[in-house]
Amino acid sequence: MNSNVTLKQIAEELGLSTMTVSRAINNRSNVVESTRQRVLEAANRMGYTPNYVAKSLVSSKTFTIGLVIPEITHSFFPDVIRGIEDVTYLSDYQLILTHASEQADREKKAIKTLQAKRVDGILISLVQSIENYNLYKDFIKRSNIPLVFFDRCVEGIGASCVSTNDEMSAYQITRHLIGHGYTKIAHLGGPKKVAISKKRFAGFKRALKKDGIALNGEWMVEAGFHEKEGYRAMTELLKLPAASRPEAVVAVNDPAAFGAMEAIYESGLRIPEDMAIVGFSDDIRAKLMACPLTTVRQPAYSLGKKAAEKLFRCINETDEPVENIELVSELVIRQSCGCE
Amino acid sequence: MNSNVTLKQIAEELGLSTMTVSRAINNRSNVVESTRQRVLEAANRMGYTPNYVAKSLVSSKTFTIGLVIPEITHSFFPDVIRGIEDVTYLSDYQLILTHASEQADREKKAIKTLQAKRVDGILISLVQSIENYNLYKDFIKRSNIPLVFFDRCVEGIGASCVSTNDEMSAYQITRHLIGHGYTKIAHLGGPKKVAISKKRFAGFKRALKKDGIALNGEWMVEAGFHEKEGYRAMTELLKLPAASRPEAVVAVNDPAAFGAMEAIYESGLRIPEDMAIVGFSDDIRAKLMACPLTTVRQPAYSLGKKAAEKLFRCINETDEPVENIELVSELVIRQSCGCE
DNA sequence: TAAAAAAAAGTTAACGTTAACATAGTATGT
DNA sequence: ACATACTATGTTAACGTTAACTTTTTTTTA
Repeated sequence: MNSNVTLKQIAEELGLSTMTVSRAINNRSNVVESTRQRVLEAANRMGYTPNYVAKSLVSSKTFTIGLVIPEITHSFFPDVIRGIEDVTYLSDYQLILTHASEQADREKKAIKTLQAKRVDGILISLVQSIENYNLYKDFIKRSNIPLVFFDRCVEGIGASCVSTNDEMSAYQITRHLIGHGYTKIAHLGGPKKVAISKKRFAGFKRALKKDGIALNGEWMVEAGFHEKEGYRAMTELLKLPAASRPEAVVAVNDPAAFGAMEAIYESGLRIPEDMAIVGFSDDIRAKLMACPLTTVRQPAYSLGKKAAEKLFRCINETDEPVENIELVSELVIRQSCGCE
Repeated sequence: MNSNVTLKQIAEELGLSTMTVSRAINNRSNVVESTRQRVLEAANRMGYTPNYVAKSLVSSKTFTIGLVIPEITHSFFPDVIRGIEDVTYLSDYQLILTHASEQADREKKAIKTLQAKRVDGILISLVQSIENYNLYKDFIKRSNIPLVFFDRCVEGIGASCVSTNDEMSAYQITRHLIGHGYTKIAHLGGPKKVAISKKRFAGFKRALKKDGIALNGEWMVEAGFHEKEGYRAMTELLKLPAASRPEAVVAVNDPAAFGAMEAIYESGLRIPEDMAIVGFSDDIRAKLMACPLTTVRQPAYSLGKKAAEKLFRCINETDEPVENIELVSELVIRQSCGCE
């Protein structure tokens, strides 16, 4: 017997009604034990597999969560996914994974499809190049599918957000640098439009402000999230006459810091003696650098877990409130900041 | 208007039959343009989203592929997933991601669920601890859901496999080592039961055999896939009296090699002068080691792509043959083998 | 031992969509 | 002008399952 055996076929085989077979298989009451056994035996013999598609149609529940990831090779996200999966697994939910490849149109299409597939909820981390949030506002208002943002969020449009406290973490790591006595500190930022870039820059500024250190516009550069952009930006900074060069650098993330480090070495300077540097995200490579990179470790796994848990609460409780949940990142002190 | 608008509701709103509305929305023929416009306008106004669950029930097609991954934080798999996604995206298929966490029972449950969700096909890479393949044999024989193995495969049970030519790659990298003049070569293997371990070990053995180099049982150790297992195994090897120690090591993968390297350094030996070593998989850290690791780069992205393409052929063609597709890995020569 | 209650089974309709067939209306050709 | 052939629309049933109700059978109780 092959796969698409139905309840009806089992019922015919046994001379029962479909309903009795359904009850037997789903362990409902009002089925006498002998009948249940006959049904289970037949189901097994005939190779019955329940059809969740039909079940979903009846129950308007798919036990499926839509997951929208901007870039899966990003090393941060696989950890997040593991956190999400560990939660969904326990509740017997499945995950539909969509990968936006940092393209807004792919993200948009993903949402449309997930909606059509009638997922019970959506977990999404936005691509970088979002120009406006109308799509999301609309979705949150018009659809009745709960949605939770994680990591790359939009706050204030009616959906909960689970993110790391980037502003605070950037503040802390910058304060750590200042604690070493540096006052001439540059900032290699990410794309201006991206929320993460903004928050980290804000934390950086607040840290300087606390000691009344003035911002030097020349040292506040928009680099990007990748090695080569960090490299390019740092190379530019190093062209400044020695007297007006910074003595420490805060990079928007680790890859940017790696690029910058390469540029620093190439110009013949030492880290941290001539130029201290800190990153953000604790890339797996950070501790392997010639001078191990001081950085911020983001709790990827817990972030996924919290986001999934919040989503389940939104699915199961009728009046679950909108929340912005911030997780604490951990400072990972190594040597590039000047420690030891 | 909220989300669960149906064709019927649109039909009532416009005084049409459900069927005409269906035809209009799906761009079928036999709908006069004026009607189509009225329908589209109403659908848009009322916020209609097609219900793929219902569509699937009618068509017995879900446009969904089940993906079973043993360990998503493994860095190799996210690249594979990207390859898969790039293919499925083009055909408007969605991916249901299940994460087995290297647990056989989770994998088993995943397959059951994917079958119940009536996915159109399954892509699977096995967990390490599979004791017997009856589950898969049974599935392949009894279900009519096409299945393609990738990376961690079972050949010869009726499903196609897409993998890298591990035996050949292990042969080549070992030959490279022999080319440096080494003859006393140890092997740090993975778990004996895992196909990958077997193949890499086979390639290793074949490489030695070619030059008539005898295998030394003491040097053939079962380490494992992780740093600490490589560390432990290497530590054992280094306890041998200097005269009967190997002078080069082939590790089953990069993490095992990293662990071994740590053990080598701790014992005061130099790499590659006192002990050469090669790995497998080109981990992101391989090039950052104090002595950069010579290794094999696996074409993860193409592997995902090929696997997905093969699966689609199985789905769409009636008599697509069972194939074992082997991709070519690339030797990445750095310094740990003794080069330069 | 008959009535009442409980258990076991069956029947019908519904979930949202589409295939297949049926019908009404419109155009085409002679 | 009248059959012929399309075109536009409608009707019915089906996909596999379950909720809600109904009927039959068994058990309990007075």
